[in-house]
Amino acid sequence: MPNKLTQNFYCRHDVNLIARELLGKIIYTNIGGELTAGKIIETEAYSYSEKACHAYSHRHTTRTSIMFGAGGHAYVYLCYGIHELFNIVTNHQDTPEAVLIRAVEPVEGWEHMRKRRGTSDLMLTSGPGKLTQALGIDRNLNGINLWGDKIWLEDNGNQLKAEDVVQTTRIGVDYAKEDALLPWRYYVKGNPFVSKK
DNA sequence: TAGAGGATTGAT
DNA sequence: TCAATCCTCTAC
Repeated sequence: MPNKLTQNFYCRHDVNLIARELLGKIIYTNIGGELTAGKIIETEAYSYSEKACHAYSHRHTTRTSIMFGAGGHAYVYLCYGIHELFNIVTNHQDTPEAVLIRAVEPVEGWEHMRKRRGTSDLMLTSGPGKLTQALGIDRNLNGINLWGDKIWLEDNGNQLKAEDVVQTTRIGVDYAKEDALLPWRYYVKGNPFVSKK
């Protein structure tokens, strides 16, 4: 039986553990009456403790305020003026951490995804900006909880083997200097939807 | 209030 | 390799 993740899953302290455990989970969106779903196959962890994070050193701004709330909410922001990126806030209130969803594998609603992406390319969800477009996620959903009926996650019960998970450095965070070397990116080995550098 | 730059993507 | 594109943050 599908098992919707509850807020407890997201409110734990170890953002890297959550980023690792999110691999294999299914994201569902029901937006505009269109149901779509994708299996998470690539994530990155971000924490107030390192410079790549928008909320580094508890930097509290209008944009980062959602990260200061409790875990289990969506943090959606505009990147490069073009792409909406989807993060899952983790940990407890006033401890700003989040997991960036970088890639999913389509599970349901393939036609809706293709229509939203406006392409016949099969690689509809192989990057953080692509998957939000395919799943219909945009900044209107910033702050929404992840246990409602618009966006939610399910555990399909399949366990990912340790040897199928790759841990490596994050992409596009050179501005973070030495913190760019942290191995806080996780992906499913051999999955064709893993984003490329 | 101006200026710089970005957790990306796709075309050249 | 490079442009697109606009919002956020910082400094003045």
